[in-house]
Amino acid sequence: MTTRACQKRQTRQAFFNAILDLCMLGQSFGSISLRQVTREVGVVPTAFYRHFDDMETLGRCLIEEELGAALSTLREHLQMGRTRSFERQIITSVQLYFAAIDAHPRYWQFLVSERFGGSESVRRAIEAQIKLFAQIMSEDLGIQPAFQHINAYDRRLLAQAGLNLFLSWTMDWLDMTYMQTFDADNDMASLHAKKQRMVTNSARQAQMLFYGAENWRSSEETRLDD
Amino acid sequence: MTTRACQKRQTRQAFFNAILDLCMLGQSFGSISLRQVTREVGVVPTAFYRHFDDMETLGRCLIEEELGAALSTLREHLQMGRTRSFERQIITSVQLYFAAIDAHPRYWQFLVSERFGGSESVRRAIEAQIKLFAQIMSEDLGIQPAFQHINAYDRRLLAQAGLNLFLSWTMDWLDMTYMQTFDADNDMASLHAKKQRMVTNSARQAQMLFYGAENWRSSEETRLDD
DNA sequence: TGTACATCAGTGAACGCGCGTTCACTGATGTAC
DNA sequence: TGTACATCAGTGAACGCGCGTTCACTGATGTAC
Repeated sequence: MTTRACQKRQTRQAFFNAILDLCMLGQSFGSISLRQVTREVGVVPTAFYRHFDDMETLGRCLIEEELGAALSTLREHLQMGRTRSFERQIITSVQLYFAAIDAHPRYWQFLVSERFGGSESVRRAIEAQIKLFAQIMSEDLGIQPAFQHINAYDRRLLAQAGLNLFLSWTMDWLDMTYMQTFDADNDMASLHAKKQRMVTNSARQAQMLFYGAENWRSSEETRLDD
Repeated sequence: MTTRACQKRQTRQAFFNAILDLCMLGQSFGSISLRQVTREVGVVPTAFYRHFDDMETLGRCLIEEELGAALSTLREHLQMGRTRSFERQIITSVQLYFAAIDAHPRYWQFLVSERFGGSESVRRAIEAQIKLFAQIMSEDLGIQPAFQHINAYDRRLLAQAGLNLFLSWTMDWLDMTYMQTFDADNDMASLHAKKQRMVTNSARQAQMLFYGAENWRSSEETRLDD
């Protein structure tokens, strides 16, 4: 690749980083201005148009290029049904999930806070990533002996429910780590204890769901009232 | 109450309505300007300050006054553990939940999309409402015979997991109803069929969780790896 | 009930500022010969 | 390898516009006597 193309790519990356940093500081994507993001990158506002048509496009590319990569890494790490015993597997997966958040906190912050946020095209791009992730997750569940008896359709539902449960923990976890309330009683040790408690609670919630799935019969009727 | 105080209250309500309407049209709260909301209400920008200090305050009041009322209505309707058999109860609750969304779609759209959104004080106000709701829900679960064997702590975890599961369906449900893709194949009948399918799927996810809880032993250990 | 004064929700002009977008440009990098 | 031209990421001035907030105001409603 030529020097120029390489530098252009770097600037493009810098735009993604700028958005993630600004969102990490508490702004929603929809309230970030074009000028603000170029200021963060360190280029003149007009330079923006060398890379993206508008902010909407920047958001979509950020998700497809950056977040997609982050999620596929997590997918490889999780491998829900591959190793260990069943109950150990649940706890390990929950721990791996929180470790993934700590590894790339900005991605998860962006994913969760923009999932139902203002920009429709960003929302759709995120939903596509989540759907893909749920698909892979449900295939992994199929390998786990505890879920052999569940049909593909219900396994898909289980994966979706599980993923939504995982995602619902994310913001609390991030707040815990990055809310800088520097009280005397909010030191490193107590933060670690709080995190441990949250991992335990989350794992118990996951266990309730997946133990329920273990006892689930796909023949189970779900007839609606009238 | 005096005529004046009554009219002031009406204008205040109009501000809440304006925000909800604008958010329903796909804007995030953080990207709505003060002038935009006064334009929607039909008053001059400066009139805003007769009611709120700033947008942040407006957002917080909207949640505490409006959303709080909506949630307490739903709480009364749900009464998770009060009537019917166990499995019927789950399906009925899911149906009641979606009915509650259809009754006040704007509230739920705002709640879900701002839950992890940009404004921290709005986020905190929403989280307080959700926490309160989970608390009441866990008390209701305690009444249901199927959950008598679960201790209060785990019941709380179950209520939180259930509520998060419910909330994760909300945006899909709203999109289904209000995304105006006027295709030929997207008519009333097919919309109704899609909704029925979603209710069934959601109920099955809820069943997996709550059946799991039924088999849950609170003595269950959740020991973390190292 | 009638009058005189106080309150205060909403008005309208004005301000300085950051916004998105346009345009012609610069000068380093890339390419053809 | 050296030269002459093309490309194009980033520049900088300029534009019209909507923004939040200030201020002195108006006139209907409320209150005291």
